[in-house]
Amino acid sequence: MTTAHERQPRADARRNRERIVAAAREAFAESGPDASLNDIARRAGVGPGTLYRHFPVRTALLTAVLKDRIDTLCGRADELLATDSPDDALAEWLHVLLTHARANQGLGGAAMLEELSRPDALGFDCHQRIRDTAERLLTRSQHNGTARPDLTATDLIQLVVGIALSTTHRATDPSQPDRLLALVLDAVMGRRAEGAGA
Amino acid sequence: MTTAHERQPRADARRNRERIVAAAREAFAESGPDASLNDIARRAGVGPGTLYRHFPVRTALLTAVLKDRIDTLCGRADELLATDSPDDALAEWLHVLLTHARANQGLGGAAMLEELSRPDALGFDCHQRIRDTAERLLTRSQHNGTARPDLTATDLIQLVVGIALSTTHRATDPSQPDRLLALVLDAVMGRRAEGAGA
DNA sequence: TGTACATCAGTGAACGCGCGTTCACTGATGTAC
DNA sequence: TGTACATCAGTGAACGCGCGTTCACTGATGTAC
Repeated sequence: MTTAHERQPRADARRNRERIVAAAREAFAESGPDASLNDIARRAGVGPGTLYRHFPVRTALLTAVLKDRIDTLCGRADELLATDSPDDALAEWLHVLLTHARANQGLGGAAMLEELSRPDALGFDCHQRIRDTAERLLTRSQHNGTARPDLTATDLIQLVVGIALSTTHRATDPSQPDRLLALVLDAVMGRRAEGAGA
Repeated sequence: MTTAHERQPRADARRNRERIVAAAREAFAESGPDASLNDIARRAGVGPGTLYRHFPVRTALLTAVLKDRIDTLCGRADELLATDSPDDALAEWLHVLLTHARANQGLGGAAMLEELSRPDALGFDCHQRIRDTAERLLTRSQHNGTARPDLTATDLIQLVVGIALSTTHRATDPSQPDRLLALVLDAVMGRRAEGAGA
């Protein structure tokens, strides 16, 4: 009962789309959001034209890659919101956020977030979604009396993204990201409680 | 009394070198450390060959640009080390560091720091110089009993660079960088004293 | 189930672009007299 | 001070490269019968 007789998408089209997204995920993780599109097509084993048929602009591809990550992030947030320790939930989620942001070079290097949030790219504004999710967790911890009340979700995210960006390159100390996050958590939570998180 | 009869550098050579560095400073600030070298030569009003004569590798140019900034930073640190409030000195210097890092896209995007610190580029390792400077200020504040003793200079710098990186793009909220830094300062200082800094 | 066909996805050579980099040549200038 | 010259800096066209992007063509496949 669709509006017209709409063909099913072709099997090879679906397959290629998935392969392109998978290749893009790899490439973005390796080279950041400026990764070569020709290279992505090559990795996916398709011609550049095929990539363009599926994703006419770079942003579309970035969005497709991020969609999964963001779904995961928000799903985890829902789980955590169901637990009964608002502070641990927030701390845990920020940890997950950091890991994801690092894997994707600062969640796309912020440049991407910028692009995406400007023209409200493809129906879902991922910046907004993350912000909303963070806000729900943060508010709960603030009502709990632990998280400092003058903190905004935007600032919190920006701090975590910053840690991700500054620790993405160079394999120096693998424990550094977590240590930095713990420090930030101290600033966020340390006002009233002593121990910060897990 | 030089080892051999060494010619003075030619006047136009000195002039061009300065113009190239000035153009590079602009370009790096605008486009980050990947700015086009041809474009820098164009801005400086010289041929690309001239740029290459002065700076055979990109790193050399980055180093030349950073040298000034770092000299300024370290000079400021010396002044601040002479004051009698270790905590204010540290806070103030981190503020200056943040400003500089932001002006230069996260002090060269960390990628540069990486490159520079690996082969100990051109006789002075700028990563190390900044680290040492930060350490002197941090140690003083720790001895003063204010800064948390478990904090390293490396982590502190990384946090500030992170803030710089995540707030370099997008002109959103101009007060955000300072607000984020204040938060970090709270984590750094807030253990014993209440007010953080200036 | 089998077949014909229209539709739409895939292809990949090709284009223009700007980049980094080179090099044979020109020209400016520091130095010796 | 003035001049000749050797030295070295400047020049910019040119090269090869990989990029993003296009498009005329080929080919796969979903659908109707």
